Amino acid sequence: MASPTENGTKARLLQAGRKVFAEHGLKNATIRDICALAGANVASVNYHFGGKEKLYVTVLQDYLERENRRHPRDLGVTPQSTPEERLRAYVRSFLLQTLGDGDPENERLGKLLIQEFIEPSQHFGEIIERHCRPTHNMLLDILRALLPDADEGTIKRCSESIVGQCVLFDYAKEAINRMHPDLALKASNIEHITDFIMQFSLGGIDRIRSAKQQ
Amino acid sequence: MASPTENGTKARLLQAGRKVFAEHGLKNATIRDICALAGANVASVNYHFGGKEKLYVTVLQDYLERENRRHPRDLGVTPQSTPEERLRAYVRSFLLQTLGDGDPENERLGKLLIQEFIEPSQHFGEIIERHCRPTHNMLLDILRALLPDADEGTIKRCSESIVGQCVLFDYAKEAINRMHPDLALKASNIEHITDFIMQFSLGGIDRIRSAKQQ
DNA sequence: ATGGAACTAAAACGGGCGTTTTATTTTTCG
DNA sequence: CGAAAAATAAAACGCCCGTTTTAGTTCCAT
Repeated sequence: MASPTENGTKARLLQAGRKVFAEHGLKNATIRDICALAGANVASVNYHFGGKEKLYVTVLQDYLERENRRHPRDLGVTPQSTPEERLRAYVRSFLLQTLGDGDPENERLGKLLIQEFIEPSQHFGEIIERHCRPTHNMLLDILRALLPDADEGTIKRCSESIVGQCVLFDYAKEAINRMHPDLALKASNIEHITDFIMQFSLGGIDRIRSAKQQ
Repeated sequence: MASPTENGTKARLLQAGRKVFAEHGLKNATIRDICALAGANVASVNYHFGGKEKLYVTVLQDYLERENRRHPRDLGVTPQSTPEERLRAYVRSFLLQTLGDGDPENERLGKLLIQEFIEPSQHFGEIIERHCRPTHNMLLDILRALLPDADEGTIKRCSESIVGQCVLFDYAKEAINRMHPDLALKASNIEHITDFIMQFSLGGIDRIRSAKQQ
């Protein structure tokens, strides 16, 4: 009977959906492409998932959960670690999730999330609350430890600066590849990039701290 | 006969194209919508522009040129200004272009550019070379002045950190609005945000400089 | 073995799309 | 003016899409 997530049509559809949605986005992907890739009938998506959009949101949520399991923001640290260590784990996790696992199928799946950010669907709210908000709160906690005397506005601004640096490698991946291919995020330089963002950010945070205190 | 860019069907189509493409993107926008908004026949886009995609790229290029004319990266500074002043003008221009001019029609037009970044069309290369590359080179020049002894790799990494901070307000506009609406980019706080990014970045650059020199 | 449920397959539906064709009106200019 | 050119309008074409329908198959408990 095979476990529900093994080789059945539904599992193959989900896998094909991952690939095709990642490649073409929600609107441009076609059920016919997905079914062809899955070796299934065009009606199967409706039968197993209830429609194209339902498959889409399933794929997206599944991707986010996997990614967070693979590269949690607090990998290798505890609440007792220094704020610097926790920040480094956070940045590193961000970049690792952006980089993907080398499988080109998953590599492009991040686009689905970007698409939601640019043109939110009706599921954006749930994604924010279930994924982004808790994750971002971890960063705010770290920054509160780094800037114990700062007001919340400053904390949030710092978090924006850090997230911005991380997110660029996802957002501008194609542009960086064309303009400065040596600067792109790769498995071989992810530690280097993490180090750089850490130095830059800690320098920025120090500057903010002294400006506030003076 | 009216100047070519006054009130003719072609001009109205371009204006309607701006609005509809901005609202729905290349694929989702329909020429029927565009023509209805322009008060023109469905065939008029093909007649005047040669097809939907041609109209799209016309709209996009036109938008970029306007935006760069309205908020050039070196507004109010000269090559003789201090690097800090030039960097501030650069960051401010970035944010002003992201913010738009208050006209909701133009405000959402930036999405077209973001879409190109996420899912490049065949015109992406031209956009990069004609718009992004020259603009980015200005930033690299500024950073070379700020870090005269740094290697090119460091210069580029710094530019990524700065661009990342600016781009976040475009990329994550919807998410920020939901999670921390007080932090969103608005006309009322654009100077404050510019100041913050400047301080954070100058702190980061200083840290990078001393790390390299030591 | 058999009846029913789960699943798969094939085909057609209904609608929206970009584009083309054809016809009509408006403009231009000798 | 009057004919050629430019511009608009109306209609139809042809394609692709998500979904539904209908029919057939497989599976499993009884």
